[in-house]
Amino acid sequence: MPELPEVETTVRGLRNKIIGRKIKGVWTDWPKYFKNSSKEEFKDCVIGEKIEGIERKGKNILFILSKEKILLVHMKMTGHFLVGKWEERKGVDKVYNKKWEDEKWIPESRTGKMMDPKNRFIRLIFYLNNNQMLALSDMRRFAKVICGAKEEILNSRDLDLGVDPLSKDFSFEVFKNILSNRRKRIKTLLMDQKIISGIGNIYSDEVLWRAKIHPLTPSNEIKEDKVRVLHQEIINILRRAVKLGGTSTDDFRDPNGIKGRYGRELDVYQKDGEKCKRCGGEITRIKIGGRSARFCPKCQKK
DNA sequence: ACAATATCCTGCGAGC
DNA sequence: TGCTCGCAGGATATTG
Repeated sequence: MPELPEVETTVRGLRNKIIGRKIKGVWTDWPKYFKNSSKEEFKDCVIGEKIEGIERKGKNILFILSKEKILLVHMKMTGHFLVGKWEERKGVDKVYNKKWEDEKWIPESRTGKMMDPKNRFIRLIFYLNNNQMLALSDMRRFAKVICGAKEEILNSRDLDLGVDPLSKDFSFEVFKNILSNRRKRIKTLLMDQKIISGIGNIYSDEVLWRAKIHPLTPSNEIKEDKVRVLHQEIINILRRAVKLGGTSTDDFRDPNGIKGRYGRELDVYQKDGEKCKRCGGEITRIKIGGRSARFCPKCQKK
């Protein structure tokens, strides 16, 4: 489930590999990715353009293209990018070895021959010059892929996002104001991209556990000392997770196909039934707005 | 202003 | 063995 650390890991990995490359072709078996355009319109937008930069905005990836265009990708839940040269990556290579113009050709990786089964679900491929390819593996087909003029994309609702928790703007004062001006449940607030951008289910559970805050607490009822701890833990945990290449409890892989290593440092996420490392209480799962929240009822009181 | 629910999808594991 | 069912959750739309 790509959240800020996973998206940041992806962006950093991609920067090293495909900046300066030119998009020569596109293959997909799921044109629904291109929300507001047809496959042909999408191809017209990206083919021939050079990738001049790669940036992260919240959980979105922005490929800055030549001719003042931007390719925006949101990996949603199961998406991850893989980059390879055909010599290095079986399965994907075969596609390149075949004729990539052939839309009907099915990547061999989808037959499960690749080493890592989680890299199996390749639905979209960008063919670059230099014999490289950028592939999107996305089991559940939730990803969003949009190409458009720079101004149009930057001003679109997709990028109407709150403060980035790893930016300088995320000061204690700013955070305190965000919490005190609403009475939304803290767990929901942390995951609201229009308020703070980048935190999802995994890291919201983790930061609340560290700060000993019950996930259902209205944000304006949290005492200042806990707000301070929460603010610091958001920064600490996200930085640490970025450093370790994110969390791969399931699908996520970096552009080399490598798993993130933050999973071994998780304290509550997916630990239902286990003992709390801090107080020995039982980690419990509740539903908040249809989403699972894990916490320790003994040391995370309202 | 806030909360809940359905929707989009598919693999996986549990239970029968 | 093979079926059904619930679960996973990022974001948005809709309804309360």
